[in-house]
Amino acid sequence: MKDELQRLQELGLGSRLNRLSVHMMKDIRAVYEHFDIDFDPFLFPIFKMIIDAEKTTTTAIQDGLQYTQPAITQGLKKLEDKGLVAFEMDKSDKRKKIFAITAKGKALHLKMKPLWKSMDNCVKELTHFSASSLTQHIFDFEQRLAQKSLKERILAYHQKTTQIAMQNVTIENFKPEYAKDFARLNVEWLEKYFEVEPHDAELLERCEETIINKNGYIFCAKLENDIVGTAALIQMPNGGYELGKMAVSPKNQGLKIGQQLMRHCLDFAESKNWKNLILYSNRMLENAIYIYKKYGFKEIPMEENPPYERSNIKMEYRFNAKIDTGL
Amino acid sequence: MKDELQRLQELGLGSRLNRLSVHMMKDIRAVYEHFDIDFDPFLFPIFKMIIDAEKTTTTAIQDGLQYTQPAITQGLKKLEDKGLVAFEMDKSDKRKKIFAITAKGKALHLKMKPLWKSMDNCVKELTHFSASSLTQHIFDFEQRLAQKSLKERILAYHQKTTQIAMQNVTIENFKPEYAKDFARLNVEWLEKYFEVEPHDAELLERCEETIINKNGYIFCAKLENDIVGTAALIQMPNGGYELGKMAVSPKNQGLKIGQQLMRHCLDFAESKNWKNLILYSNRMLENAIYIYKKYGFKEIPMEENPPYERSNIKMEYRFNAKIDTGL
DNA sequence: TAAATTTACATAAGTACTTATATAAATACT
DNA sequence: AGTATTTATATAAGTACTTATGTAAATTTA
Repeated sequence: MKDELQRLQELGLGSRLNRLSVHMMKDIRAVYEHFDIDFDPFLFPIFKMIIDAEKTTTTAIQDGLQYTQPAITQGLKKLEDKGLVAFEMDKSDKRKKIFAITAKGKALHLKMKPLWKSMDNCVKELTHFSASSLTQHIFDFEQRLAQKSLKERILAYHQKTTQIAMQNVTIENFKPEYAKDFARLNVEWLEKYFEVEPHDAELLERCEETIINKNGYIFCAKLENDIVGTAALIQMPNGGYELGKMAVSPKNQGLKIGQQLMRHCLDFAESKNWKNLILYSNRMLENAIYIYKKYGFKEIPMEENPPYERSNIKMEYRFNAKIDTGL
Repeated sequence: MKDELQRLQELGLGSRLNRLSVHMMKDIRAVYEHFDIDFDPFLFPIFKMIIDAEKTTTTAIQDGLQYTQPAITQGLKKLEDKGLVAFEMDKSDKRKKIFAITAKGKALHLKMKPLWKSMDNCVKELTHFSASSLTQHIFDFEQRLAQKSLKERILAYHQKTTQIAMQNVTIENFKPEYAKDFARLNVEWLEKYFEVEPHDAELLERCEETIINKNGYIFCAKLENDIVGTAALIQMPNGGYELGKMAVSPKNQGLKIGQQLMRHCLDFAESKNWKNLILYSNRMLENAIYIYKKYGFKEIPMEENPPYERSNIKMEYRFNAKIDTGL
């Protein structure tokens, strides 16, 4: 059946723009769902504006987006309910609400950022061609989307780009010049979830002394000359090894760097014929624990005095009872 | 304040298309209101499809427009409530509703058709330029609409085109070769509002005999070699004159042809030093009566036996008490 | 030929906006 | 300084769609 809105040409343009908009939004929502990201694409413009402005008000967003004020107020309410943004009243003008992103919002932003980049580039690829009229442009765009859905295109594009980045990640053995990066990434990670004391950085920078020289190993994930992830195998008093100091730069999330480091450590430990590996973590870090379990770590009872205050879960990987899901 | 949706480029495209769509719809609604046309632009695609298909079903419209079935069902209900379309159940498939345009719908269509033409051409003028990406096209379109609103542009465009057409309308005195057109237009008009008998056409074609030869006058509005309107001044038994046989081709509505004929007849009567003009009409024809009043006709009591069965109002224009609104 | 599926349309409820209106604080006016 | 206006935000209700679901007729399948 031929498309009547296309046949109506310029007269149906209003309806057609709306239809295309709804179509795109639906596919973008499906992309978020595919990546288990709980984010409403309709809230994107408001969310992005708050991120970019750092601090802003309802009216400023309204001015920027050219929607009505109730639309912005309602959108902000939804973002607030989701815990992604928060506000405080302006000190000098008590009518104004100053909105800013929350920690949860920042985390979600970091997760979505590479996906947004892919979406933007994918849609650019789809819409950057020359045409002699707006309807012609829309027609061609619609045709392309009919051939292969926007969702499929974005997923394919994103997978391709992240795979290229993933392939450029290499795991390197420790070198003295990596000490600063090792400290930086671990402090960054600690700061995100726990209280960190100023001397922690200094202590981590002396890792050669505290880890390597005590029969330990440090591995670093390198992406285009940048150190973007770390992991360490640290000898415990009983002679066994603990997997720890796992940290990945938030800017390079989504590239499975943590999993590459994990795989490398397991392979290394196996090559040494160690019979097991221990790790300490915190139940709050659900995602991390999910990954540990996926790689075959099993929870075991915690000792009376754990080596880290912040840890409340102990896990073990047994090489004789190895479970490799292949993931 | 700069437009943030524009700054977001391809990522904000979904939201932006929607915003543009809403903007256009609002202006188009305002254009209809300006012309006192009671029509919802959201219903345009459905209405147009029924007109073009003549007879069609919910599902066929849904297929053509690519909206959901409830959207079409709801739209059809609105058109039905407005009396613009009607349906009957399919004889062979009792689930199907066959929709078609009503007389009221046809009349509205005739009224809107030239406006649609103007809208289409105006939007074409606005959107037919070359651009290297969809966002670029939308950006330029938005810029143009910001400079001068779509409503203003459509109104200006429509006025310009109708004025050009109006200026090409000339009022001519009767010639024998106009007799057929005179009959055609009057029969067409009669058919639209009243029951017409087959011999009426023949009687009207003999207008030279029935009107001209009895001291009457016939004027014809000519547009590009087509006769598109008629009016006659017919001598009554008492020697006075009646203004009648006013008919304008439905295809050329909106060009104020009727008003040009009216003006011509009034000027002609005045030049003859007649003291008044009479006309008979029907209260049902509200628009016509509004025009008569605007030109200065006043209702007077109806005689016992009016010359036309269908007339239920008699009006008089008095030249000594002339009221000319200049319209 | 009866049962299962599909088709055509109806209806209810949700959503992402809109318009209209309200309220309190800030600012402008006299 | 007191009053009127403007600004910043909130809230209610409407709209043009959506999704989800229901019903009856037609068609396919067993």
